[in-house]
Amino acid sequence: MKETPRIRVSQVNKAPVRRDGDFVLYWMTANRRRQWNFSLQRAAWWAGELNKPLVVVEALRVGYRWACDRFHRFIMEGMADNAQSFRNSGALYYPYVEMKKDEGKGLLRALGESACVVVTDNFPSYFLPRMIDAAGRQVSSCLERVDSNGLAPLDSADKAFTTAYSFRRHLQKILPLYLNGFPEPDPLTGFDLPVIQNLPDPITRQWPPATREILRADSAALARFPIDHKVGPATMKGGAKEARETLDLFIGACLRRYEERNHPDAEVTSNLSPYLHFGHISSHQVFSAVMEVERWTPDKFSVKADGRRQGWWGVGEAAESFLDQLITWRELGYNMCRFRDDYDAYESLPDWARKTLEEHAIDRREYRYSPEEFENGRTHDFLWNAAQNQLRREGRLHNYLRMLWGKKILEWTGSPREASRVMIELNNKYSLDGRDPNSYSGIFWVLGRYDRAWQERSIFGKVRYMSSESAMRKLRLKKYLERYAS
DNA sequence: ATCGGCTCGCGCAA
DNA sequence: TGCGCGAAGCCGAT
Repeated sequence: MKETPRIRVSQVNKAPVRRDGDFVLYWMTANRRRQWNFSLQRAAWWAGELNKPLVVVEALRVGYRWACDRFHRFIMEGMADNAQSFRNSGALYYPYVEMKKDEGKGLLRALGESACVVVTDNFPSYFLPRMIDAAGRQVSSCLERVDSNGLAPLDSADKAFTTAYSFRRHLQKILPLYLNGFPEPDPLTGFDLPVIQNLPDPITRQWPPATREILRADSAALARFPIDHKVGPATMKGGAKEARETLDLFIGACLRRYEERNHPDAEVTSNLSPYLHFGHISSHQVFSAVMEVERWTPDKFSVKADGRRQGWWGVGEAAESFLDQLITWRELGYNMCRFRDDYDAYESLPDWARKTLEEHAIDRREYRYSPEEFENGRTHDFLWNAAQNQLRREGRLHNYLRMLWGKKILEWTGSPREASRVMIELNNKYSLDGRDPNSYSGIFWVLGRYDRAWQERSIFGKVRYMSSESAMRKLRLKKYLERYAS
């Protein structure tokens, strides 16, 4: 079994590894996949070291904020995929789905009693950091968390970066150290260890595994959960299998036209962010697949760390642009959440942005909308309404329009603080990729994070302005509007 | 159609 | 200390 780079592993509590435990436990919370997964790789390595069975528990509870049919179905589709792909893998896969609030309480503690060591995922936003801390207090065996988030380990930086430019320069310096240390495509290859048929009786009685009927996640199954049923299932299907198909489709048909990504009608964006968010696919796998068609080898990596966006990897322009999204921008968001607990607060904005927004706090707002008017797409602006309709109905929002969407919320609410609250609520409630570090990057970019000052104007101050009129002028939107305007 | 100005912070060169 | 540069901005001049 291959080792996981030390920089990605940290111990959460002080308990020692218990050599006389019954199994090694992987508590899967963020990297919900069998493949390209450093956490699973670490757990499999421990199982090999200790010659013990490996148990993978993937849990879904009902009490998390914004729990709804949309996210529940997406996650359970992923669990059904995982149940399939762990079959005959040598590891026991145990999907646990909580049916009533707090029924799942105590499962991790109970598992920890018989585990040699518990490995879990390190994810830097939403409730997961707090959950991992709490787990460290509950688990009596050694608890490790593993960072499988990006090409650069979270701990390869020592501060929160404030511009994409400086973060890109940082990546250009440090990434060569990590390009040879990717996770194994299949960490269970050749896995030949003691097998465990099931968890101990008291555990399976109190916390029975999810049935196939539940994991089917059809409307009858979803109706049984005490979650928000008004946010209906998304059009995209969850799971590692669908994620790989989405990746193949993107590389086969869209990547070469990626320069057109800002035009909604071109439909060339990757649609990978929900899968990346729930861990149904790994950025290492996406990177490898892109580089394979680009026939890239590490020697094409630019030696100079100048922060430039193009000519860094030494591949085509379209691929360079996509990699900048996948790596620079995605990992910049993770970097922020890793180093700042206030990543979701107005106070985290750079000084110049807060200063200028506050100077314009008293400016007259020509339009003001309530949270409900925003939510239901009832503004005077039909392009904005279309974007909100797409978000509410499908759980996704086109990349470019997402920025415009936020800029208008800033313009049409009473204060920037209120705008940040409206954006966070709508985005986290409806978007499949909400609650992700990148959601917060997008929302706070609207208010000046990672950006520079521009010509001063009403309400926005020196924060970059955007308008639906110019979007209408320069983007191809006909099909998009037909689909979402009403 | 294209370009400079607007304006701030970073990191490197000097 | 100066300089070049930056996720998609707007505006007016040429």
